[in-house]
Amino acid sequence: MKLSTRGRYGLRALLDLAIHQGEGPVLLKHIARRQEISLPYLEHLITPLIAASLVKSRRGARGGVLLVKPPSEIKLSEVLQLLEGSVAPVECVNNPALCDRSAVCVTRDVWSELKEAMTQVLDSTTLQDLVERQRQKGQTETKMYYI
Amino acid sequence: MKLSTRGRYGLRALLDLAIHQGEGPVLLKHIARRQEISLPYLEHLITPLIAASLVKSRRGARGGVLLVKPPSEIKLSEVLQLLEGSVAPVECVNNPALCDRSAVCVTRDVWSELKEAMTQVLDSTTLQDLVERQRQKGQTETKMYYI
DNA sequence: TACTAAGTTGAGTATTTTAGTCAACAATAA
DNA sequence: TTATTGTTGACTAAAATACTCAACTTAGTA
Repeated sequence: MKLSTRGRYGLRALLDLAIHQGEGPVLLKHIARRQEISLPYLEHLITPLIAASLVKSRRGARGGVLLVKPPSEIKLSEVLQLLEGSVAPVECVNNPALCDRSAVCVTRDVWSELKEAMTQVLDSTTLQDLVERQRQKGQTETKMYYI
Repeated sequence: MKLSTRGRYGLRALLDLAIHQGEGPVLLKHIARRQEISLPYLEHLITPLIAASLVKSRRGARGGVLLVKPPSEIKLSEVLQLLEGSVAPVECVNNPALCDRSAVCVTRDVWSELKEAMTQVLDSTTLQDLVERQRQKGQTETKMYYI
């Protein structure tokens, strides 16, 4: 039941972007450095977010990446779906046809409840919430990253 | 964020055991057949449950495995902990020292909330709950397995 | 028009995890 | 004492993960 680095790094990268985007396009290189993620790998992580129009990119000089929507309209459920796929602990929760037992399987019901519980958390938190929490929490630390 | 077969098969096996244990020790072979799990693999799955004294085993003729406690005293959180380890989506939730960022990392707070949400579901459901749901749900199907 | 600073894409790969199998062994009841 | 059952550990094939590398495209800038 562990998250892969895709979800972990990806959300950190997006939060970093949200924090810094007042200054215009943000360089992947800078996100990579601040978040300690290798640049080539970050490029791959950002791809599905661009494909889903959550982020847009500008190439060339003074380029970088930008959020398409304000952070307050970006739910974590959306982000995690793009980066990790469904949070369902087992695929049969999303697609009962995958297993003959689905109709009578009570363990499947448990996995379904787990998914619901997680979805509720992720649906009710936006990137903006994280930005605010970050500001409250790590004032000095965040300042340092700005320099 | 997927559960491995350890958690999925293991819980199914334990539920099967709970359903059938009125008849005395249950053969791993039978659980394996009913739940469509290979016997050698099931043997490995049952090991941590025996080590934790959730299940006891008897060798030799008329042997098999038995639950040590009544199903109503076995919380799913306990079972999953043994089979899969912590449900925390990231290890730093359990052990902040693993990452320098823990103190100021707000994504970590999110993972922590996810863990809480899951734990609440798993703490409030017992094996007995599953047995009852199974009885209600799949009367005919369960009967067939008895034959 | 170069030139350079970005992001894009796809191929390739080392490492780790998963999901098992196999075989020798140990205990116990008949 | 023998058949039955669980125990243990070594081993392995396959898949997923977490990257790296390199060639390419696009868009500003001199």
